[in-house]
Amino acid sequence: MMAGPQALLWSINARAVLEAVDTLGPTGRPELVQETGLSKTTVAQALQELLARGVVREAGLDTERRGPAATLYGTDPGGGYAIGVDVEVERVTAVLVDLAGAEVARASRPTTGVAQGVAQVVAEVVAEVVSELVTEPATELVTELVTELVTEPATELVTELVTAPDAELVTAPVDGVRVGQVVIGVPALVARDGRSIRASRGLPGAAHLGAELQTLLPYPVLLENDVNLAAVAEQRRGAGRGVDDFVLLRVGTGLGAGVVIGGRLHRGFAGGAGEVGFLPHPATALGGEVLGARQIGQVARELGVEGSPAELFARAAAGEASALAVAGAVARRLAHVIGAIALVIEPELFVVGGPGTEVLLEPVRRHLAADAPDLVVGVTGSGVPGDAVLQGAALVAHEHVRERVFTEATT
Amino acid sequence: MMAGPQALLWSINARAVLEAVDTLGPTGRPELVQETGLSKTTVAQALQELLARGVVREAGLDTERRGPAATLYGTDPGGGYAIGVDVEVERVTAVLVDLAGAEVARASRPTTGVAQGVAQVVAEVVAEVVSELVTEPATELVTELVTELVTEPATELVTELVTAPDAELVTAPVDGVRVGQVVIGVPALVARDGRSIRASRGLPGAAHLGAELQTLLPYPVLLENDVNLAAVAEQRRGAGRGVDDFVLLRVGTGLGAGVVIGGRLHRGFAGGAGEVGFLPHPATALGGEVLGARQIGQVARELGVEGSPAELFARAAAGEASALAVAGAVARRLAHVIGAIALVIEPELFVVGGPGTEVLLEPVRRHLAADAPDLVVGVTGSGVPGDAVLQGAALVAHEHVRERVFTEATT
DNA sequence: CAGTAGGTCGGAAAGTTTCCTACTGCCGCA
DNA sequence: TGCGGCAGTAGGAAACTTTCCGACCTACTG
Repeated sequence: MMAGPQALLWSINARAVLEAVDTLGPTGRPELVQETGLSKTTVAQALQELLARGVVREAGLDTERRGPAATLYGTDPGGGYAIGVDVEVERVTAVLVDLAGAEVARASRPTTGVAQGVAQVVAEVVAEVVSELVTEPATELVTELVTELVTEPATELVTELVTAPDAELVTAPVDGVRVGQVVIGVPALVARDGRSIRASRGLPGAAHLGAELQTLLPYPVLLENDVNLAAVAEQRRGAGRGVDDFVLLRVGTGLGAGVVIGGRLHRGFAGGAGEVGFLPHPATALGGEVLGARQIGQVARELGVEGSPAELFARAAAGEASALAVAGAVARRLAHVIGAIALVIEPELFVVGGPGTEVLLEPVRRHLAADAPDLVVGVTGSGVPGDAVLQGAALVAHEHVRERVFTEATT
Repeated sequence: MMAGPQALLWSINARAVLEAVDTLGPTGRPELVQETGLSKTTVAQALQELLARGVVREAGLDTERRGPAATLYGTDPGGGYAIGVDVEVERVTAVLVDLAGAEVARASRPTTGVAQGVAQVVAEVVAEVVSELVTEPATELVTELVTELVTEPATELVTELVTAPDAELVTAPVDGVRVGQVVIGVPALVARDGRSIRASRGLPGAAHLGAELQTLLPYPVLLENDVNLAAVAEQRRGAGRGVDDFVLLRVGTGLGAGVVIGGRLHRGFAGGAGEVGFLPHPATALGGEVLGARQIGQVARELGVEGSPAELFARAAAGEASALAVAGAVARRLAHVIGAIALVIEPELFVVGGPGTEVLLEPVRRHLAADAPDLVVGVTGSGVPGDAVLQGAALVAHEHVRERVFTEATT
């Protein structure tokens, strides 16, 4: 059990104060007292220590209410950075977020198409966002800090950043810019260790991407299935907010599912949970895929139409009859998959994602109502604006960093 | 957050001591010191307080080692009782366990067959185990306590129990016998509130069983699906020990699955997770059942055999060719269901339960190896001796009681 | 005689309450 | 319209309380 020393109390209290500061944003002490339930003195002491350790900084004054101006405290966004990467078949995108979770830099590059090049491209994009943080947004940081009437730490920070040597960016951590975690979303089946790739839809020959990247990057690297990351994004910022159990179904190159159970992403024993594209279907032989780009294309050809899934969905949304028929057929299969998943885990909600898939929602609901009237699940479209995979990767990386920095600061 | 007062520390330490006492059984103080990592003084204080609150009692002396005899401390088994009930189609069984989790009393009755009678039968069986505790094992308690050289509390307890009025047993809690929770396993789909029944395989018209029982019993009542409870039993005492994610498949009246994810039972949004008997199968139309008693019977008839699933499995185990053929067909469908479940959540292990189902294991493994060679899951038989549902019910009830008593004692 | 269980005492650490000071906005009075 | 007091709030210091730990001491048994 090991629940011993009194120092534990300090950890608990400091953590409570830190969490409150982080979730509430710039906050005065009295509010923190109320939020944490701790006494004034304890909060003051904790803040003093956290201030000394550099996780918390003074963030302006509150002159709104009467009485003396209350100094506001906030977490130091520069306390640790996290990077999320989305590796798509034809493009690699990266974002760098600060400890507050705000996007600081973004970069994107086309893949060369060569399998061996993927790791290199990722490393380059990562280096790009880091350098962008080091050089460009320094001014932004200054203005931000100046508007908050705290000038000293700003200049300090800027000099620190500007003097950082650009050349060593890729091979060594830049002084003052601590990147604590890189999370990389890949269209592949990733083992639970976050390194090895078991099977891949769009990255042939990238089995050792994790190890390769770790040699190229001086930061801790974690691979993750792209759909899983999109599910995380939905959970935190999209349609899955506040929902304990939901399943994200992503229609695109293949059909993939991100399973969130009990508020946590469920990866499966070997990272293979959510491979629902291969669920049995009357129309397919055992082991065949129900719903991938190939299947959609085949259905389309049978109906005399051509195009990628996204194109077809867009044309269906525009009202084109034959494309609508394709969408209807896809929706039918999707409803079938949803029904099968519901029989196993009965989540509260299904989120349908992927380009142009809004057009599928209504037909899917109709099919479900007709085929499985007892089913009480909801079906919604994605609630994440922009690249859900990228955001999910950034969220996961950010959480890793946040957890590490916070526990470090309260131990 | 509310992590305020210093009293929290006492809670933590007391809880640590209590858990140690509970898991280690009768233990001396020095061992508790080592186990908890706390100081001698703190452990002594905590024990004193827990002793005063009645959760912990002195449980004999350790005269083995040299030096003065160490007084041993153990949790008081009479601190709270829990009852688990298994409602089968033709029989109702109940066990009463003490705070240590040991079985104290057991009773069983045939159901009258009338739907309205089920609640009544359950109430009677519950009353029976309670009265059995009150009257019979008092002597057992005495002997037990006497052997431990602690005479005072024993006599006290006995008089208390013996003077308890038998007549009020069903309508009011017996003085000195605190039954904290009754958990009832039913062959039905139970909503997550543990009260209402959504659909039932073997209990027609028992939709309000929960409410009925609550009026008949003076203890908190919780309903739960029988397969789910069996899964809990497997997790704690059976094949699922130490496995985070596994699925129990129970072949019998119908095919049901108990899904354990992250060490926790997953019920689904409306308690409908694990209804895998209706998963799509090439041989069945959408909505048909894959594998129930009826399906097994049908397969058997086609092969020219007759009998209940349990009988057929037993005959297959005995080597009867036609029964073996039936088992093979059932195993084939079971493997199909396992494959489908694995695609959704990919658990580490599948446990196959139900009377006589050991004969299915090998054929299921063969089918899986042939049809889905990439699948890395294990397939095992049940590891729970006796009635898994009953044990699961008792375990869940016991945990409720334990948690309540422990938190009460350390607050 | 040595090794161990149990108890007691003093010190240390942490948190809470209370009191005090300093500052600002608002209201009322001249 | 200008000015002074009142009220409300932030920040800090000191005293008190709770809790835990280490060390010393006693008692007991092989």
